[in-house]
Amino acid sequence: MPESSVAEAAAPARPPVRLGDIAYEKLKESLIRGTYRPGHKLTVRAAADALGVSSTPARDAINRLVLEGALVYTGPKTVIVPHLDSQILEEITLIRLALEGLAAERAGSEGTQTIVAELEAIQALIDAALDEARYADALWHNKEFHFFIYRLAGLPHLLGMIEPLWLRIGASFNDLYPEFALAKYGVHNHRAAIEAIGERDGSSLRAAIESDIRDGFRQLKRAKTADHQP
Amino acid sequence: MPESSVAEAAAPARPPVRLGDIAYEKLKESLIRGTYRPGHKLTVRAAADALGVSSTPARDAINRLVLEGALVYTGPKTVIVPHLDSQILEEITLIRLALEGLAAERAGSEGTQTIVAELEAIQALIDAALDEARYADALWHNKEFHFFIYRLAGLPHLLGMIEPLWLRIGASFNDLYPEFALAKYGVHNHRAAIEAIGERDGSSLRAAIESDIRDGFRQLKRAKTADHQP
DNA sequence: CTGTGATTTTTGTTGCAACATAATGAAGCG
DNA sequence: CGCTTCATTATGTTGCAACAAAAATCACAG
Repeated sequence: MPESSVAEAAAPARPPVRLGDIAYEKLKESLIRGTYRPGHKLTVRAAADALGVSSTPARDAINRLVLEGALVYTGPKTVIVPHLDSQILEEITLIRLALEGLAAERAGSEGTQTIVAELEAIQALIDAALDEARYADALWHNKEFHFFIYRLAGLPHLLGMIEPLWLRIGASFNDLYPEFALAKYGVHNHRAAIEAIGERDGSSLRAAIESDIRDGFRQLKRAKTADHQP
Repeated sequence: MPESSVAEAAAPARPPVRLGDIAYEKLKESLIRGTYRPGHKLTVRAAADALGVSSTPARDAINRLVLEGALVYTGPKTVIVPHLDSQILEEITLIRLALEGLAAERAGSEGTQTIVAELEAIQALIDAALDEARYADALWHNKEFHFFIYRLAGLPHLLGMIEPLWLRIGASFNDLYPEFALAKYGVHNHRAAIEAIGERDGSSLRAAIESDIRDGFRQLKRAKTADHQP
């Protein structure tokens, strides 16, 4: 996945590979994949053991995740995977609309033929994953689809602010109903997005992305309210 | 200041007071106050000595600041106070317009008489500080003015995303020309903002805030280009 | 069976030493 | 005189043990 160019644009000098970074990435992955259910308690020592590192990098990783909101304190010595609070979900969605809308609008004017082709390739992966009921993969490619567009905006700091938002909803997202989260609403908006990019129409692209975000929000909210104690 | 309700809505449980937090706050303060000029190199051990703590909390604080973009890596073992890169400034401004615009719009409908009075009190502090050439204070109260409004939106996570943006530009901001940064443009936009809040007009409030941000951006950019080697 | 208090266990934080590695400066070469 | 190479210094990261504090557990009274 050649996303290094963007990363370099964001940070001209690359930080060294720290063990704590690896721990962070692994934990993040686990969170996105839904390995830990909401409410699960995280401990430094357990994470350290699980990741095969000492407590220092594990602590770094957990603290970073807490800072990003992917984990929350419930007590001075307790961090858990947060529950999907509907109020927070609404706020995140609001922020996503503002930030990802901005990124989409900016990305709109960067459309080329190759970019359209790449997006269609990703969309094909989503469709295939959906057809074959590999919902986790579909979710993953969905994320790729969005971030591929956002990267076009050429605003690396903006990108760096959007990513934690996905992590935040992703943790609870994957836990609840991954099997139908993406199936119904994604396709149409993505088609519209690809079309808008082909026409280099930033406004339409923004509209498509915002529509996608809103539809996802409704889906999530419905799943959430339907889930009052599993 | 009864803002605890908002803080609790954001984080129901308070993390314990860690030494690293204190170190972070102190460093942040130094950064905002312009104690370290852009380009200054930060080291863990030096910070630890300066703050009277061991290396672990100092490292935590520096890493956190790096994560927020208030410090940057220039090499695997070198973190410095970032220079005010005009490209980054533009991107930050773009993000600020989106995020602070959203907060302002939301805050608009929350206007009351007491709120107008409070804002006018803060504005009076700004004016007084300006008159008496206490520019650092003026800058500080300016920040209070903005965040008082943003808090009204009742979106604590949004607030948490806006703050690091101020820290980021603040570091270089205070370093360059603090003496005339605020004097010329702030008053008019703030007046408009207060008026909009009084009328509970979210759109106008957003416009006033956006105008303020844009004016500040121009001011900053001019100072930056005028400053090619001090 | 429930609520309460003490006891035990668990846990985060901190300080510190060891290690690997990058920055720095000096010397040598073109 | 400028550039490269190498040795020295300085620095970030890591692992770990000690400590204080919170959470979990359990016993016991009502």
